[in-house]
Amino acid sequence: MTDTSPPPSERETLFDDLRWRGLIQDSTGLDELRALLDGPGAAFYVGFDPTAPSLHIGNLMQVVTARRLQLAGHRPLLLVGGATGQIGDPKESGERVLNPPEVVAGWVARIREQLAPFVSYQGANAAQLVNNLDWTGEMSVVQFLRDVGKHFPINRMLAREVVRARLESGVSFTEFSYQLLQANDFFELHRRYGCQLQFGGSDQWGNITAGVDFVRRRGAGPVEAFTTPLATKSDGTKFGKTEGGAIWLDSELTSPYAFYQFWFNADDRDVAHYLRYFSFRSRAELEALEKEAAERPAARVAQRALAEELTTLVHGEREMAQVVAASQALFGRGSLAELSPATLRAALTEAGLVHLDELPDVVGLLKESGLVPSNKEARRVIAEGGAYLNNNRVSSADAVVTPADLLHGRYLVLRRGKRSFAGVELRK
RNA sequence: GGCGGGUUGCCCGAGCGGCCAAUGGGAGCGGACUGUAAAUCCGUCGCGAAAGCUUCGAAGGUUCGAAUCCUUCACCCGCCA
Repeated sequence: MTDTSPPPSERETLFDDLRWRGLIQDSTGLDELRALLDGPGAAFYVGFDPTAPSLHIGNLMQVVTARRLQLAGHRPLLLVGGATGQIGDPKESGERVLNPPEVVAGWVARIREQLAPFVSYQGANAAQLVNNLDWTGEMSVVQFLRDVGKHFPINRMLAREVVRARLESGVSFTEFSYQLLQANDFFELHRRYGCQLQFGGSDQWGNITAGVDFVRRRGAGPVEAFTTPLATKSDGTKFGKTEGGAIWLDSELTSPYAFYQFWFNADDRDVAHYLRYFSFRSRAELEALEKEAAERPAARVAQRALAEELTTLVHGEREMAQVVAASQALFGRGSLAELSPATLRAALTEAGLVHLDELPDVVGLLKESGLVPSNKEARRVIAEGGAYLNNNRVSSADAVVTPADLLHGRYLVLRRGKRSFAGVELRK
């Protein structure tokens, strides 16, 4: 990415920084936004609907942006949608299945916990975690229809892109009404906490502007809003998805090792964008990194910086160090046998270690380790020459594994293809 | 309410009584090349070691034999009221 604008001044404003990073896609007006962002601390909000037990990296851009605004002096109101999460934002593919309220409540609790470390609760711009169930749950139908519904012209709601797409296939009143709830959230946050700004992913623009309008119609405001772009991949596939599915922030769902590897494997063409979106490094540092990456892509400095910074941010310094060590151990040029038992064990634990009481054959090992879903797949991978035991290619499905193959008397390193590792530890 | 068309493997989409586990494309996976990249090329791609088993919206039926024919049901899409 080339930028012909003059070099950054000593102190770049938040607005300019966000723009340089490419984080502002839509806005209620750049001048108004600049005034707000570069002015004294303002309360702002960003919402997360509990549709799963964890946030994923699709949400990370929002989380990181909230942190960015707080570091610049603004006050974050991080909203977890205990109410909206029970309704469901209409999506083009079709009507959602409602999740039971207890399940949503459980997810709310987990996501609150997950969001907590990304912002600070100290000082004048201390962050606050809020839940829209607090003001939506108790509202009566009559009150909702009078105070909220009255301000929404159906014709405009119907004109919305997702709604239009769903008009043929059908959309329930429940999902159709989602927008009113989110709009009301903005109003309530404005009223209760003086919230002046909302941002979200670009797919939320419709809901966000509905909120801006609603606040105005209720005689409050003015309030501003902007959206961040959707992170994309140059090869056209969906950002944030891997063979195993989404990349979650919860270490139980996506191991820190897998999280690190995801970023480390970012396409050369994308890594500069990702750094701008997600990194807290200064513009000067990022530009230096981009330059280096462009000159010597094979060194992967940008990918490494990105992976290390984000793994530290999400999983902490200790995990990051372990994950990096594990990656070096597994991908390093040295022999696996030279690794100390502790290093090997730690590396395999990061990559995914299973414990077995008996030594199965190669096919069984691949399957037990989780590298392949079925015996048949294991055989296929072996036949294709993509299976490795202790970094040596497995020649055939009949290859015999003996106790002599065990590293330090108990470990086996399995690999599928170029970069999928797993470990097996034999219990004595 | 009437008439017509549709529902196929992760997605798109051929097949229209046996040669169909089902053409083709995409995604995925493996290999070569590389840099744990991209692009490209090659291979692979329901489950099972195999015999075989389970798939073509659902349930029945016809037939030696059905994704392909018949009946009912569900959903979708057109046209007419």
